[in-house]
Amino acid sequence: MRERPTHPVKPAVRKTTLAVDVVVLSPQADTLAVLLVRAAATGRERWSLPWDAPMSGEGLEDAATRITEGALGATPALLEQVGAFADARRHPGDADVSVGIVALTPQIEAALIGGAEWFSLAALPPLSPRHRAIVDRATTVVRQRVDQSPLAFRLLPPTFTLSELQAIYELLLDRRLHKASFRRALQASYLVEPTDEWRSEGRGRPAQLFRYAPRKRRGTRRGVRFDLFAET
Amino acid sequence: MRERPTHPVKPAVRKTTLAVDVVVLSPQADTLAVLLVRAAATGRERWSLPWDAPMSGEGLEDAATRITEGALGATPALLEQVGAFADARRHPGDADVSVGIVALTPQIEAALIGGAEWFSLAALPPLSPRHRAIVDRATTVVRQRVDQSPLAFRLLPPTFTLSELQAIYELLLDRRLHKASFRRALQASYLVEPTDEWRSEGRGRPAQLFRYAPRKRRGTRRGVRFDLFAET
DNA sequence: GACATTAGTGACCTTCTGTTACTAATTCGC
DNA sequence: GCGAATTAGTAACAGAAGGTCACTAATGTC
Repeated sequence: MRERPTHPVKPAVRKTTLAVDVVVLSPQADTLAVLLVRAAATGRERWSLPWDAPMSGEGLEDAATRITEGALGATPALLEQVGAFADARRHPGDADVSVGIVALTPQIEAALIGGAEWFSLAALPPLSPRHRAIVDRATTVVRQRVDQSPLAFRLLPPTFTLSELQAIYELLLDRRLHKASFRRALQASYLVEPTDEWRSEGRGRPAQLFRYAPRKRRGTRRGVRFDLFAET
Repeated sequence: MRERPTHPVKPAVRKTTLAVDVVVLSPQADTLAVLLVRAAATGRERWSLPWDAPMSGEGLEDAATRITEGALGATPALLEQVGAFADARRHPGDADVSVGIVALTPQIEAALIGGAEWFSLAALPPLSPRHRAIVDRATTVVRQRVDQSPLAFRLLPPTFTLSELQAIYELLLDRRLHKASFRRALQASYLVEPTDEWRSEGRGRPAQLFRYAPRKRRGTRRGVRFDLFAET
């Protein structure tokens, strides 16, 4: 049993303002970077996540695609919801509810639109409190799902070297991996297939190019993991 | 590059109706069960998830707690967002946007409120299309996070036997586990500690009771997993 | 007291994983 | 041209983790 809730019982809210806030992530210069746009002059901060209200009849993911295209100049390779935020933290458009969506894209040469710029995750400018929370949540979600979903491949072009793939995993997991172990596990996963192309990257031996091509796997369901269990 | 979006460019929606829809899960009679309430007479279906609009100033999780209490008669042990739904699928209250939240609770003897009833996940009555999607997503999310988060312990009372714990994992993962492997992995995880109580369950040897008591673990960060990678 | 039933553990063997150390193919400096 | 530096890729060993079987332990049922 429990005390009555502490908030006063007011009538349920009938109408709210809704925003879709997008965390566009891409590897840039050996770090993970977020795409930010110049914030409206009325806000306190000079930068914000790209965001907008959905159009009438537009789904959340459709809105996120549109918003991303409006800043990145290209379509993101993968979208994933990271959560809804309806607490008191300030939003640049004062939306009551934000749906946070993370968008992944490889490094592309398309020109950014409307003064958007990449910022390293490690060196973000001040953001509105809600945007800051969405970015934090997005990176957490991406790191949690990196081995259940082919997120890493969405940050790379269609063909890539295994060293590039390993570097992406190291960015996402934020720790170094051993080359031999990484490749052996990748081999066992049947997720990539080699192409017959090789790429010479300046010095050193040329690397073979691979593509993401997941194949059926022998159903090797493993036991329970009891992983970190970090409390949220 | 890409074609213009197919939806007509209408002004962004300024006001929407928001619902919090709760999937209350609990083990009941050897299956996972969902708590449903009798739907308003105006809807097509006879049952629905418990839901409501948030009160003014009320956070999403607070609303979910209140909604759960209004049907379960007790406070849920754990809440987790499973996603926002804003597509055209019909909601019983015609909300534009639903935030789906899963609530976990152990089997309790408190009386359900207002004609709420448990339904096995395997035998749900017809639900509105959006509620059906939220239930499916909730079970997917719970199964995905079961080894990164102490979900299983929230479906059990404070003390429990290892056989009960294993049964919960088998419900959540939907497959049998080997007793010796399960216990060895649990031992290595330092997640439970024995109490000095034993419980005799009718026939068979009495089982020792344990409690959830996660301890610091030697930082055994493991390599990349490349798990199932089931495409959404 | 024999038997069924559930709890709990020891031991074996296979698979997985971390690590070291090697070979291979290229560029750079001279 | 040629050795050093650099990056790619692999073999092989050792130890850890995980699947399985077989056993012991403690209770209720007949």
